[in-house]
Amino acid sequence: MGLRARNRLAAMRLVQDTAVELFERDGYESTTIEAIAGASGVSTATIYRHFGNKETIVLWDERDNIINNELEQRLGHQPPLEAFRDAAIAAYDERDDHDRFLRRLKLVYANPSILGVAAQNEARSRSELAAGLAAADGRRQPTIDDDVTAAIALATLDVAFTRWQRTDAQQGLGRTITDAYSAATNR
Amino acid sequence: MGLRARNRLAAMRLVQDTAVELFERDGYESTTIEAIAGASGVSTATIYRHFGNKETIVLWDERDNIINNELEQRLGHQPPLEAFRDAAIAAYDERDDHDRFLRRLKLVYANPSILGVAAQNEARSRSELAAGLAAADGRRQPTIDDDVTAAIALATLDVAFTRWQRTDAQQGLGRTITDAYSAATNR
DNA sequence: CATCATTCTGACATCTACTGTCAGATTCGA
DNA sequence: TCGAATCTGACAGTAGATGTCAGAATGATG
Repeated sequence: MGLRARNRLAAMRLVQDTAVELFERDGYESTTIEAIAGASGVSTATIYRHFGNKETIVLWDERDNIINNELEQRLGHQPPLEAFRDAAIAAYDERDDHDRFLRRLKLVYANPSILGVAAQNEARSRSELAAGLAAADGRRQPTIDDDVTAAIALATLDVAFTRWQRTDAQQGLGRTITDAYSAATNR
Repeated sequence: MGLRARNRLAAMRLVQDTAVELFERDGYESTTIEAIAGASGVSTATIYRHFGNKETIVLWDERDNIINNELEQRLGHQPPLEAFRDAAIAAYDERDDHDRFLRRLKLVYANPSILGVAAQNEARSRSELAAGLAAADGRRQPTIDDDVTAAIALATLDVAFTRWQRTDAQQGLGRTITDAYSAATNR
């Protein structure tokens, strides 16, 4: 990774941290991009170039690609829901910044517009996951079964995040995820 | 229902119809509220008073409360997923304007910002449904099981809508919903 | 039928998220 | 070390969304 890419990453981390601070203090809607730019010493144009929109400042996560990697290794060998559960635990429970992750999650679920963008991302993930499930079984197009499985896998993870965030992480994230998928499987 | 309420409803129908027409012809992002206001003979301020935001012009549905009524009658007597499936069929399959519903659904799934607002609504519905499931079993707070069940019920309906809309309603909506819930139950 | 309080509507002003452009600076490969 | 590619900041412009205010339509009351 060259100097340019590292500078970019450092700037994005800085902008995200200051933005989260401001959002928590003054509210999401009341905090303008200009305020974030001023507080972090980066121009508004650059913020838009890095994140694309205001919501993604909160949603952006350097570890986002990890769950896909974890999933690929498991998809052939485990039932889909178990594979997804274990991939999620590997990707989210084993991170070293649970505090920051929790603060960002709280912002997501407290602000409809952020939740909306998160849902757009989830819709993309869902069709990709359905395509992956189909491919793992040698099908070209996802069946309605693939679509439903993918939808359940993601909706269950969302329930885990919602509850973990609402209870201020009293229970471990891995445990919460496990419980949610148990509930999804036992029916 | 007084004259005032009927005028309001008629105006909302007119705005929605002209908006859908313009969105299909010129694209959602390219069509301004001002253009909709001009084409329907209603001021932009009034459009915002009626719908709140641009996305809701597409999402607004006079029948939206019906599924809740249908659900209430079933929740005690059937397993949750079956109750929700039958309520959804009653609310959506037995409507008389499938063409208009299809055109609106296509707009929803083709435009991320509309999908985002739809997801915000779905998040609200999900916590209400979870609360309803808990109440039906005499619990104050939804358990993680209630949350997961509610999430699966709504995610499955979303899969049905997605597929029905993508295949241009080749299969009946009721049939598509039934298939989706079969896939959700058989696992 | 007339009157009056309530509600609705349109016009206007304003704020801010977001996009596009352009010149200058920084980085990277040859 | 030089030139090409990329990144950054400043600026201008568009459009969605909110709030205000005066006037008009509505519907209940006497």
